[in-house]
Amino acid sequence: MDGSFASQHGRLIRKMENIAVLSEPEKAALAALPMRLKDFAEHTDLVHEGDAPQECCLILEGFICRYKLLGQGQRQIFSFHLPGEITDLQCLQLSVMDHSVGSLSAGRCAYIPHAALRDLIDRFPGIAVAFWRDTLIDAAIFREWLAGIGRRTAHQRIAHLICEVYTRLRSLDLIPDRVFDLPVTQAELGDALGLSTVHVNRVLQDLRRNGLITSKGRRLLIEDWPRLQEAGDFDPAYLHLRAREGR
Amino acid sequence: MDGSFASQHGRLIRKMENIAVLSEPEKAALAALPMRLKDFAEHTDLVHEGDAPQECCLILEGFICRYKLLGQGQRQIFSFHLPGEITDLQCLQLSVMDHSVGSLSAGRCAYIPHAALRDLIDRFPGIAVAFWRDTLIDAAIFREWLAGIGRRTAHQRIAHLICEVYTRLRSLDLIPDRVFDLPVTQAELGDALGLSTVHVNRVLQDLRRNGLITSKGRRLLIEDWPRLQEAGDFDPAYLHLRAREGR
DNA sequence: GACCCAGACTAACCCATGTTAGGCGTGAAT
DNA sequence: ATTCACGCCTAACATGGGTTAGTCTGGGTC
Repeated sequence: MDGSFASQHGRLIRKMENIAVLSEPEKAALAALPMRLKDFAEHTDLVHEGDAPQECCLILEGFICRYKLLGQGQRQIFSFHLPGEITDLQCLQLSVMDHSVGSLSAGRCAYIPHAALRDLIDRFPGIAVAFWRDTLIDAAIFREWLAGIGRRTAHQRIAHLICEVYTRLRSLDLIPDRVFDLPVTQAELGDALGLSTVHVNRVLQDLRRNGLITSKGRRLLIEDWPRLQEAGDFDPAYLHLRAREGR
Repeated sequence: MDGSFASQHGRLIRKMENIAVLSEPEKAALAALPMRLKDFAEHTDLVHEGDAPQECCLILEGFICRYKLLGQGQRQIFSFHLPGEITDLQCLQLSVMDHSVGSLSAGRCAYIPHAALRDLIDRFPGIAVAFWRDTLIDAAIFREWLAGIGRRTAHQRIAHLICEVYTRLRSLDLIPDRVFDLPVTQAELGDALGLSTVHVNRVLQDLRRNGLITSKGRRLLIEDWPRLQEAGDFDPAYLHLRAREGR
């Protein structure tokens, strides 16, 4: 991994390069963004439903989710977010948050003032397009989850989610081959997949029993990637990753 | 209803005014967009998964959905679209469609060349922002559906969907108070809500029995809007409609 | 080293929803 | 008129996954 990508701006640039081709001035402008760093503990809200934040939240370390609490106290998790991603770009254009952003693990984020981002997209239309693209990919992921929760079995959903997180982590150069940490409890997996904790547990054990994955604690090892993809009906097209040379 | 809004460009402008405040030059530019009109029959695909279209599709009349077919032949419908809406703005930035767009009823649409739209958003940043906003609202609706399919009961889901479509039709001035046509079979409702046709039928009958709605054919009459909202756990905040004066 | 707690895991039971299979009514096509 | 197709509706039965109510384990803390 290139050392420069370990910096806070580097992570962002690495992520943006998955989405669009960046010119040198564009990279320089991204690298010059003002950032207010903040560490967060696990299970903390970074943005609340109903807020109208004046900053966007870039993740540097840790595992984040977007979620909403429903009328009867149930929770639905909409997406997981990884280092390098901005969780709430949307509030540049939709001022009031219709959902919350919370941490699953401890970590660190950088708050970037809306004013700085607006200035950036005014000066660099290419970056505006990349941001728009990023929110469109978010939407594509929502659609895929919708298809999963609506029409896939619990086994397919869980296998699919593992495939997705693994693929995205790989695309950000954050993990080595086949092994990664999924700092998420089984209850949280259930909230993401529309399942009960008990059933998540049952299914995970099935996947292990069938030799698709192994796990110790939160460390997950993919034993059989082709069969896991097949079990999850996983096709990464919806992630719209730019094909990268030399992989 | 203002007569000019019945024209193809009028419908689009009416929709855009739900999303953003438009200046007169912006309205004029929208009104000057080139459009290729096309009538479509019911249950026809307007855009196919895997295509890389060179035009966007504006609906003028009829009821449209976005959907995807999954591995085992099941279908998931992601959203319904109403006259005035552009179904595939996203393909301006994500060239390959990761899902299909199909008609539920017969109707008419207008194809607008990407080149014309790109030129428009280059010249009018306000329109670019409005388009971005529109796709963000799409995403908000996906999230709400995700919450519904993941965590709400069949009764809540169906009531919620009726509330949503009704609210959106009203916001576009397309229907009078309390009555509207929902040109969707029960099987299609099931595909949208992650339910079987049989169960959709059961639940609809419950809603009628409990006096929340009545229906003759596809015409739906809302008998008790407050109770229907409550039954569907419906809060329209996620639609991000601009509050409009004089309603 | 005793205590606590969160989270993984288990077991028994149950229900919301799915599946299968068919009937009925209406409108379009022949 | 007859047929066909499609969509609404019903009934009987099956099951995936939910609910409840735990036990067990390992890591942190006093």
